[in-house]
Amino acid sequence: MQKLSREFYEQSTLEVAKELIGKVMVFDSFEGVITETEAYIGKDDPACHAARGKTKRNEVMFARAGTSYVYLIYGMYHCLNFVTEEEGFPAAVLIRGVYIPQIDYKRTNGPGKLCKIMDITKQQNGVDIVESNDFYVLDKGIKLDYDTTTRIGISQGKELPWRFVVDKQKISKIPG
DNA sequence: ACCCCGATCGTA
DNA sequence: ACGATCGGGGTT
Repeated sequence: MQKLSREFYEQSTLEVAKELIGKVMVFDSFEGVITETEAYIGKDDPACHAARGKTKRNEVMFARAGTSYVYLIYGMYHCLNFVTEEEGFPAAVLIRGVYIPQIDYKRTNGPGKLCKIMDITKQQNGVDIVESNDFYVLDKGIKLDYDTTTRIGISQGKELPWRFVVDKQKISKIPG
């Protein structure tokens, strides 16, 4: 059982997004197995928040890999990302689902839902999850098969197969 | 100052 | 299929 290193997050965003599937996200007293991710990669990705440059909201996307990026969407929900690749290159992986054994999966199978359950808010924006002792990701050796699809809820960049999701059927068989 | 839109979710 | 709800980003 090992906390993911800086080098893990510095890999290509697609690699990080795929490898995060089955990793265990820890925040406060919660531990959730990551079941769904999406990659948002640089200024050439029209769906990336940083596609039109740095703003106050997205500035943490330009920070070093292993930094959390939390933003408010639709005025109601928070979404959690982990920044990837080299510092100054705006890219991140959106966490879209986690499996928490004690909690009905229906309550953690969406990016807004999992933040609500785990009480992740903009307070957690810009946290270094490599250095933090209460917000980090562990490798517990869980291997899960996943499907690759296009991303959800975006209006541009719809064709890119940058979403990775564990089959619904297999969720209940996750150890833990 | 104003306007438009959004990496969502629950209900219908 | 649709509305809730409000911060942020672009424009005047």
